[in-house]
Amino acid sequence: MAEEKGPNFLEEIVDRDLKAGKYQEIITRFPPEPNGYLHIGHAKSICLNFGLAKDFNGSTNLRFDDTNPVTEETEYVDSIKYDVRWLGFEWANERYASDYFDQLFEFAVRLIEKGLAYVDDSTSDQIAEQKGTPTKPGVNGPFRDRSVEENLQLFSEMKDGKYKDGSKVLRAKIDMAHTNMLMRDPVLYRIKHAHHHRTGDKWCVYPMYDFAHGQSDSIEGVTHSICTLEFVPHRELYDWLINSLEIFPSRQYEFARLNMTYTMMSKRKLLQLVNEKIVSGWDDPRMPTISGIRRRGFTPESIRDFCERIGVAKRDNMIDFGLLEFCGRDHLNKIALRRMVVMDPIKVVITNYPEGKTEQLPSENNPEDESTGSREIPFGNALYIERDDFMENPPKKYFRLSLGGMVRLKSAYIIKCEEVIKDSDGRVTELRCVYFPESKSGSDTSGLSVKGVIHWVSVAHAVEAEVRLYDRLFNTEDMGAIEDDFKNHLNSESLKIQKAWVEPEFRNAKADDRFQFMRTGYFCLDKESTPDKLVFNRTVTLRDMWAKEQKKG
RNA sequence: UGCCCGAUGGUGUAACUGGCAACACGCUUGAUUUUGAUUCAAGAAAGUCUAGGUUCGAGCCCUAGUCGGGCAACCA
Repeated sequence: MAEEKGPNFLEEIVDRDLKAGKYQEIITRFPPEPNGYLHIGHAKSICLNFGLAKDFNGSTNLRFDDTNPVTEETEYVDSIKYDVRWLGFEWANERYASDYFDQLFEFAVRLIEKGLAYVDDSTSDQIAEQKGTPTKPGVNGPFRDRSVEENLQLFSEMKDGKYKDGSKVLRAKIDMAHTNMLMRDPVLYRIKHAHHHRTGDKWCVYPMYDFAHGQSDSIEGVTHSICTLEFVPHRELYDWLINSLEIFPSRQYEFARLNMTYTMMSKRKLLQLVNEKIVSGWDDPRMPTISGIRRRGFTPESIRDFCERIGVAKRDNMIDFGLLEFCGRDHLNKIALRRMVVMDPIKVVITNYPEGKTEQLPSENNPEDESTGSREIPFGNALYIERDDFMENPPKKYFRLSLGGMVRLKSAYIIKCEEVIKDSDGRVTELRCVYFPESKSGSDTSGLSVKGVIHWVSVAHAVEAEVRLYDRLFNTEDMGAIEDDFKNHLNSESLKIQKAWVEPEFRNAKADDRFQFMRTGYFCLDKESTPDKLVFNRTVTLRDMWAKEQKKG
């Protein structure tokens, strides 16, 4: 796990508030809108909100911000709850903004009575026009000075379904010339004759974000309402509403959202990838969604570690995708079971090993964890090794198998290649080798020393499987900065499906097992895997100094 | 031509709140290794956006700029 860091600015604020006796106990909330699946950026927010409460002995509510019935669905609610729990967090209360619709309506009435809100019959275009621009003040509309009585009646009629969608809105009465656009009489309620995933057809008026979020925070006694930077200008309105309503003063604090190289976080665009079948679903292992990352094989521990390492601040950031990979490897190294898998085979025949003979050779399951013990691997005279692990004419620093050269077969014997057999195209089809019986792993008396160790699998015992090799979904580093269609930036090589030959021990593989295919990468079983057809997802490759060395040329 | 945020090695985050700029990822080199993994050791890399000011002393405070981001949905 990450080293101790100094406190982030939010921890400082909470610490200060607690020490000053401002609160007995802090309450935070994680407030997703159930209109899509959670992604790694949400994981940052989850770790922050739940982590902060945990560290300071407070509590966290899970609250769905479900104020827009046309985009929200129960499927999303379920996936969000599953993801939060998978990450290792438990909420004190499961709440919905829609739980508060009655109360919120009451708040709106209160505002009208105080002369701080009015019903506006203008069209959205007219409202936008009256609003002005950031550099030009807005102007008052013709409905701004209706009487309290008239507003009360109209708002009540809005609720009763007397008006069509879009024909009227309730707006706060603040200041059309305010330098903050959000304070220019923001819309509080709009009419939507739509079915809501929880309240059904009870309502045809729904509160806007600004009139639901802060009020929900207040109702729940949330002390520290933490959101991302784009809500900074909303804070003034957040406070205005709380003050006008004279309700519990929750406070809003903002942090910079997560950006990651080669990654697109926009929910709308992720939905598009799903709808247009560019990916297999929200949980496609290439997706930055929590469900995708989970299916890819990352552990919740590694995601939490990642969120810890990236830190929390207010400046825009761009996290290297490599950091997530590092966190993935760091944990997987400790828990993954080592296995031998050959993905691009060359057949090796050991000419001095008796045909038909089989030996069972023990090999440790995880050198990082003695308690995982070892397994037996069958060895015979015909093996597969990786095509990459042989070169007829190797460069100086190559220390795998070459013609006339020696390598050790992991957990088995040292072999020497004596003959290369090729097809008519010159492609190597078979290597004929001899082995040294006295070089057996664990009881090597051969006196031979070789630099290279390679993995292998017995032809007679190998099990065929499918491996899915993933790479970044996009090949543009900063997907937030593109101006053209994001589909122009898709990486055509983000998924490669291959056959592989795996050791027979995999017959005992379980869904949650994590594996290290020795010398290649970390893998897990995909949900589509069956006992008859094993399917593996590559979570992340191993670090590869040799590949780096080769690139240098 | 407004208002609001922000600015520290390549990246991210720190700096006991005014006292020799640190940690992690990445990078380089070496050791160990029956995974070119892991582990271990060493190293390169910023003088803190700029210019002034306050101070014995400024990354931290003040002033003015510069640059980057956000704000004109009946989305959240």
